[in-house]
Amino acid sequence: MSTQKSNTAPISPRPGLRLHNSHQRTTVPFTPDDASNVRLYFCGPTVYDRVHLGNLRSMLSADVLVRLLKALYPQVTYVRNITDIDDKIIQRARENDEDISHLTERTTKDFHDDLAALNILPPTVEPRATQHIPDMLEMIGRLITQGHAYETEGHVLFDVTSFPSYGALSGRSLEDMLAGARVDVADYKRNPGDFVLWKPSRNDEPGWDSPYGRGRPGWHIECSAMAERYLGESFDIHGGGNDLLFPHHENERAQSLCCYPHGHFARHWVHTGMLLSNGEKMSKSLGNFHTIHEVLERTPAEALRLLFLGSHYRSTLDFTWEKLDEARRIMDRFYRALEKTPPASTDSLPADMLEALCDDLNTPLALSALHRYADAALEGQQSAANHLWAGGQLLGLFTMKPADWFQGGTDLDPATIEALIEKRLAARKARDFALADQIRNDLAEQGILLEDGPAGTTWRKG
RNA sequence: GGUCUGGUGGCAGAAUGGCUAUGCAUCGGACUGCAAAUCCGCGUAUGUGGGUUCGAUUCCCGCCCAGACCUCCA
Repeated sequence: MSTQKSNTAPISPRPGLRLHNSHQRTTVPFTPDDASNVRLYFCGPTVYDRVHLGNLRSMLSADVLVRLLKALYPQVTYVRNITDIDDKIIQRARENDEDISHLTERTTKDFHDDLAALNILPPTVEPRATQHIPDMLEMIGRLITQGHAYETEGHVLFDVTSFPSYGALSGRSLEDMLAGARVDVADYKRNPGDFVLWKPSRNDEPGWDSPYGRGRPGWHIECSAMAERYLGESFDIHGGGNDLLFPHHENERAQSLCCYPHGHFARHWVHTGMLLSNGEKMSKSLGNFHTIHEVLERTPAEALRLLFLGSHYRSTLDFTWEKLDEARRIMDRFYRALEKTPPASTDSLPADMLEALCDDLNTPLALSALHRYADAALEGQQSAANHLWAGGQLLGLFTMKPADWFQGGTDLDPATIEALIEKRLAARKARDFALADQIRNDLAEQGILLEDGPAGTTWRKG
């Protein structure tokens, strides 16, 4: 049995979580407003198309963070929105000749399926923008009343000069932005940096009645409104891909702090690094993206998960199929270790892994510990197998039984394979190695690998 | 052009003011009829030029290179 009896109790001493705060640009100790309920918000997808691997990476980074927080704190409230009103959605629906709600429902379902395949935990609340239009209008009204927003030509715009610390989050000054302005400045804006809170809708565009006419919200206001609705004026962590830092998060922060001056909005900002494909940012607009669906057709989901865990969440990661294959081989080894020494206790969370994750989610370092446990588990050490299992669970790995990992979902019927193994065994006994090897090669061509061990011949998917 | 991040062995990827993880691949060996799997063994790699220091990959400055943001983007 495990030697870690103490791990069945709350971990003590509990390591302190240190987390990089992109607002301060340093890694700092994380202290929640309310240690009995950690509250965080992550920006979810705009549902007009399948999410790609880059989108997935930030969702996965959030998942690791949430899993860790759940291990450290009694309660975690995790809000991740769905943006289901947006000009890209309108445009795509038009291109597809598809009803907007059909497009968003369909894409949202795909999104959920993809995340579930990756064993990404669902958020506590998953609000949709279209269900919070009144909340947004209320915020917009307050911003106008308080002099932070103005109405012009059917638009409501946020006045960035009304918020002295505008730019502080993303580390840029208004002057710099004005100096290097590459934005086409609409002539109804007072300042080039002013951004839309509400915009008018034509008759053929979706819209809601408002004091400013029939229209729809700008992009940023939804997150401010939904974060306030579910997490309050102040909460602990706000995150997303680092391409959201500006303008999206900067604008959210401006809106929220101006609307609720007594709150602090998000204390801690977490931004994930970009995923590259062929050395360039994977993005829908560049067209160099791979969908999750596409990847899962050729690799088990856990290999993809491991690939992402193998690099730090803040670093850029260049996706290649070779890395995916490598990740799959590593998973093979982990599952082989679990098969050799089945875990007997599931609560032996290894302290070194917890420590690594508490150091700004150092998943590569945590994985190196996992390798050590796998080595020892292959030697038959029970406590190592327990640690391997528990540590993998913390990272969202090992959702399968080893037998299913190695033998699940084959084209060939297992009984057929067993019969061929018997036939080959007979050939070997007769020292007819040519026939034995031919059987083995034929199976290999069908993706079935044979392994002769002391206890007999076993098979697995190749 | 402005802002920022980063450049570690063949590849991926941690860490650190002095002893440089881990994995994959390669190579050699054990095991095997041969393989596969497993095990053992093998690699001084920190872009570049200065500076600080007894000592720098780690701190500071310049340069080169790469990527991100400045426009929708996770």
